[in-house]
Amino acid sequence: MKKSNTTNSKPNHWLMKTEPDVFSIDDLANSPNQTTGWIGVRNYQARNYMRDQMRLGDRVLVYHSNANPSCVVGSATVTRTAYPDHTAWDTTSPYYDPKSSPDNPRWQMVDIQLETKFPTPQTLQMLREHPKLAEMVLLRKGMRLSIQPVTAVEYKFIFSIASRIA
DNA sequence: GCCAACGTTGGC
DNA sequence: GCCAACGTTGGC
Repeated sequence: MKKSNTTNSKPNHWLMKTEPDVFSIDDLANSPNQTTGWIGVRNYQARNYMRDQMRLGDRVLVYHSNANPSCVVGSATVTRTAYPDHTAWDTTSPYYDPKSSPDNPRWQMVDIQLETKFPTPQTLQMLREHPKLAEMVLLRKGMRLSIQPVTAVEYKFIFSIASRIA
């Protein structure tokens, strides 16, 4: 059997940042089919994760950045793999990039569907308290990447504590 | 609003 | 390819 990521049925785990003033977990909940295209990623590393590694059914932690406080607020699943981000060639979009075009799209997006809005969002401060999460990418100094890999252990742990009713 | 830590751009 | 200047992110 050929080794290939595309035939591996085990989902990957991710964390995706969004500024709640721009698009919040409630906006996702209120979206048609609770699904949205993840427009506006303009960072190559984040794009490459989407383009090269995100698969249908991958699990996503949704994180509110630039918030009071910033926290993991919910979970979602990938329901469509990477496709061109049309906002890049929309001159009226805040995400417009003149170097992208329909013929030669530079940026990609995926679709995600809400799974859970957590009853107990986990703030950065709360996450830092757990030794289990010591190596988490989100908690590393200077880490700005808007799409990050999360280990299965980290994902399950955060899902578990955020699901508890406080 | 501050500013550290990144990422990108562009002259050379 | 180097790297200074500039722009952005995002916690605080």
